[in-house]
Amino acid sequence: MRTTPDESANELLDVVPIVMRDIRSEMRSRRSHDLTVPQFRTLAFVNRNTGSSLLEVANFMGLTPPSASRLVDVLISRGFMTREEQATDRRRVKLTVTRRGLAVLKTCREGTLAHLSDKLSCLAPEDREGIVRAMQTLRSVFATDTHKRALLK
Amino acid sequence: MRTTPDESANELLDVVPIVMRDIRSEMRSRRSHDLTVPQFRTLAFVNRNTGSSLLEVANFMGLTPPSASRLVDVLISRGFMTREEQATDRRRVKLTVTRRGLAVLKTCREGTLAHLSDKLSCLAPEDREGIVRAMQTLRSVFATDTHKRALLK
DNA sequence: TATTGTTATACTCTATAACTATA
DNA sequence: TATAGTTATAGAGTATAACAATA
Repeated sequence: MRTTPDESANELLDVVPIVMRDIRSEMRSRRSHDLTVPQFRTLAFVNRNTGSSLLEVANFMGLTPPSASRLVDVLISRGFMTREEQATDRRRVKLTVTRRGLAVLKTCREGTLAHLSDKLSCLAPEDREGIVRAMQTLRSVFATDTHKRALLK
Repeated sequence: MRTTPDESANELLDVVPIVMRDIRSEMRSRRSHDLTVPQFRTLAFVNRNTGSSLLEVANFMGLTPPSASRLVDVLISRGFMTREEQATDRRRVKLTVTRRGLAVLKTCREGTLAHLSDKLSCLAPEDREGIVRAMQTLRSVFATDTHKRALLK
């Protein structure tokens, strides 16, 4: 198999949206507590980085600050997150996942993983291994938040 | 490496949204003519399946009929697609990509592929090959439109 | 009556522009 | 003046419910 960058790009463009749609519709289903994908990812990020600022969220999510602000608004209105001022710099915001938010995050992640696992369970172990390796490769190319907190401050 | 279904599911859930965001923001950029991902996929599907009905689009896209109808509205309003009645069954709609739609589709695809190719060009050939194989595996698990037209009629 | 599709309505995502508050 | 964040505004994606037209 001769694999040019263009050929692999083509496969990515074809398949990634298909998998993404599956993830989205599983998350929006009641089973997983009805989080959108952006809500889920934001919640997960803030949970891993308690006290993070709005710009850190925006940067991780690849969003403009207003978009991130709206996303956070929704999560707060649903009781999944809180927003406070940072003591050292009152312009900055300090985001925290609530206990309820953590519970929803957990349910959503578990539900989605169970769904995906089920779909992948019919594959040969070496195929799953190939998927894991490919994802790791893709993360190294596309991830925006490697050492993010170190870079931001 | 022991790769359980859950482990591969976890990687998918982590990485797919990251790649997806990259694709989306490239498409929304002016370089690629500002198509959304759903618009791009719909245009590509109708281009491959000239004269397809609304329900075929909805099915391929994984959308409800009203959502697909809206999506098509936007594409028509931008002059990228036309909607006619089918002669044999006047309830059915016959969708066709216009010349202009085809040009935009081509520009968008090429721009996005060039962008992705560039990102993937730093990888070792065997890593790209791993990506291609993983995408093919994932397509076999997640694709909804295999033999779709045969199934629908 | 069943099928194909649209309209009405409501939310969310996302962007740009303009603004406020703090440093 | 520069930075962090929000508000205003607008277009698009998506769903459910209700409807119209055709078979």
